[in-house]
Amino acid sequence: MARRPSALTREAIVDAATALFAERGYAATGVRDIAAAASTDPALVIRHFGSKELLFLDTMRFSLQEHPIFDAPLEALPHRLVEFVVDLEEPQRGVVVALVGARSEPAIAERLHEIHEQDFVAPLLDRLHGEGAELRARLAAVLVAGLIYGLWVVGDERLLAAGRDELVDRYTALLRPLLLST
Amino acid sequence: MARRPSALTREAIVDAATALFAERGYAATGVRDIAAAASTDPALVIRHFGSKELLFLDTMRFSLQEHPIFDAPLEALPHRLVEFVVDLEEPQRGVVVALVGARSEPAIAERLHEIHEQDFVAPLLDRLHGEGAELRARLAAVLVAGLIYGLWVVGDERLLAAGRDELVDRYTALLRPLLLST
DNA sequence: GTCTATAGCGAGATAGAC
DNA sequence: GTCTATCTCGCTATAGAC
Repeated sequence: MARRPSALTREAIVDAATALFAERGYAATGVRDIAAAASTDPALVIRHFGSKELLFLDTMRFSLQEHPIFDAPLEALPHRLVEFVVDLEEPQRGVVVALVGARSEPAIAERLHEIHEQDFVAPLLDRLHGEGAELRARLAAVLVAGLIYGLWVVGDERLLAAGRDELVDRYTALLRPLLLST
Repeated sequence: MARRPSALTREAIVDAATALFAERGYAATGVRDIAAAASTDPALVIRHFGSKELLFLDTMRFSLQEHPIFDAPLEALPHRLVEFVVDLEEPQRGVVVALVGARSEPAIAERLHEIHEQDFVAPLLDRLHGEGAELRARLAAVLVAGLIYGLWVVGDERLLAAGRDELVDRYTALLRPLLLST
C-alpha cells in the first residue's frame, strides 16, 4: 500500500482505534493492533498521540450535542431519550462500554463521570424547575443509564424479546412521571 | 511472621484477593500484590488457585441468598430492594464494580450476566405473575441495576445530597408500580 | 514523515530446593 | 506445604536509519 500523507494516517489511526477500543475494550486492544488495522506501525501511533491512554481519551468521546433529543418538548422527552438508548448503535454503544471497562484508570473514570454529568444530568436539569429538580434530574439520568447498563453492559438480550416498541413504551412509562410531575 | 499452615494461607489469600480486587479492580491488582497482602508469595497464590482469573472468579461472588430481601411481602419488596442497593457496603459493592470493569474477559462477562440473571431477575420473576411478568421482572432488575451503576460505577455522589432516606423513597416510588401493578 | 529494530519494564506462571 | 529464583511473554514507548 502506498504511503499516506500524515493527515490521512492520523485519521486512519483514529478510525482504527475507535473501532477496536469500542469492540474489545481498553485492556484487550494493543497499540500493535491499532497500528495494523490502520495499515501503519506502532511507533507512529505513539508519535501522533503520545500514549495509548491519550489516544483512548481522544477517541472515546460521547456527545449528545449532535442528537437533537433535548430540543423536544418536555412531554416528548422521555420517549425520545429511551428510544435513543434502545436504538444506540456502534460505535457509540461500544464507547460507553469501553469507558466503563477501563474505569480503573483514574483519567478514564473521570471521563465517564463527565459524560454522565454533561450529557445526561445537565441537559435534564436545564428542563426541570422547582423543588427537587436536581434530584429528579439525577434520578432520571440513573434510570436512563440503567437501561444502557442492562442492554449493553450486562447484556440482557431478553429485554428485547417482547419487541423493541414494547420495551420503549414500558421504559418510557417509568421515566415520564419523573420528568413531568413535581 | 510464623509460617501458616496451608488452610490459613489459603484463607489469607482469599481475604487479600477479595479486598484488593474489590478495591482496585482486576487489571490493577497483581498476583504479587495479593501475595504481599496475604504475607505469602506469588507462587503459592498460583499453586492454590491455578491462575489469577480463577482466583478472581473464586472470590468475586455476589449472592443475595444470604439477605432475606425476597422474603418480604410483595408490597414491601420495592423499598427493601432499593434500601439494599443504597446501603450496599464493601466488599459487596466492590465485587460488582470489579466484575463490571473486567467484563472484557469472556468468563468474567459470563459471571456478571449470571449474577444479574440469578440474583436479580430470577427472584423477581418468582414473585410476579400474569401477562408480561417476565418483561416486568427484567425492567425492575434494570432499574435496580441502574441505581448500582449510578451510585457505585459512575459515582454520582450528589444523588445522596438530599439524604439517604429521600433517595430511597424516591427510587422506591419508581420501582413500586412495576412490581405491584399489571 | 515513515518505519525497523529494540529497549525496558512488568506481568503471570513455573522449577526445584528445602 | 513453602518459598527463592527465574522463565517467558506481552506490552508501551523510544532510538535512529531512511
